[in-house]
Amino acid sequence: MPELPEVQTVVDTLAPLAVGRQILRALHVRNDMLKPGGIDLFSLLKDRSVAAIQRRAKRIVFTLDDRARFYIHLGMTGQLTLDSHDTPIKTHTHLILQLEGGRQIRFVDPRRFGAIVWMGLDEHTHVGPEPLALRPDRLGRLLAKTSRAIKTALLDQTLIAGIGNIYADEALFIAGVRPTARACELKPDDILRLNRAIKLVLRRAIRAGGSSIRDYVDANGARGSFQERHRVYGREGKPCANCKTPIQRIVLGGRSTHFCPTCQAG
DNA sequence: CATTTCACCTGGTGGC
DNA sequence: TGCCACCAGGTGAAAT
Repeated sequence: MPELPEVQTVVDTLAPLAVGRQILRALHVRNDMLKPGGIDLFSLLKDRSVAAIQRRAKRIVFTLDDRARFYIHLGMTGQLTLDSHDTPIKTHTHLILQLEGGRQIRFVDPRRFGAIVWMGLDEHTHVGPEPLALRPDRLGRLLAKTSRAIKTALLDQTLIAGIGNIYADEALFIAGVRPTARACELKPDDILRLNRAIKLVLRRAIRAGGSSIRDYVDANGARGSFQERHRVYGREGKPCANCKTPIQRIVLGGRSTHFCPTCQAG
């Protein structure tokens, strides 16, 4: 579910109310959601406070006052919310951080594709550059390295961080690039338009609070609205906003892929 | 190596 | 109503 705009929105809504607070205790820890396995999160968090909450790629990174870090990945169905201690606990709640002041950070994830990853003082495992700070020459060099379909390349987090299935399709539509085009065969002008389209769609989605297809909510439980402005994602058979041609759906790399056969000629 | 496929999970939806 | 097949924002391991 959550791609860069959704993760950014969670961070933006969580940080103001959680940063600077002490973690009184960790409750409800589901151990098979922890990586590496077997770590004692309770001890690691004991007497610590939250120094920072930031986004890197699709990760929500908590920095503690001892500089150690951990991150939460929301997978497909994860929610990270700030709730009052007396709010009923949902099923599939895998972590509760009791903060001073009576509020709790809660991690809910029915499908359990997400994770709680302890980093300690280590650096992030390798992920590509942030797309909002990416210049076209760098994007061009990254894409020149692979013969995969451009859509598949955009989903590769080691190439570019944070883009998922929705925003890959939406960016390719805005850029007028067919998802099946080989990444290494894009022309300089395609790269330029794609780079602009990626930034444009991500910024617009962040401003809209992300896309809520089904599960996604921000830290206050509020849904985003960008799903109302999707041009191709989830719109199979509906008329293209530009040319009325029915939006086509294919499967690429095992993922649903939506595009306009007319506007995205190549 | 690079690339592709598939398994990991739960739950909602739509067809019969 | 019930059952079942299919689908879903992600990712990493296994297969090719």
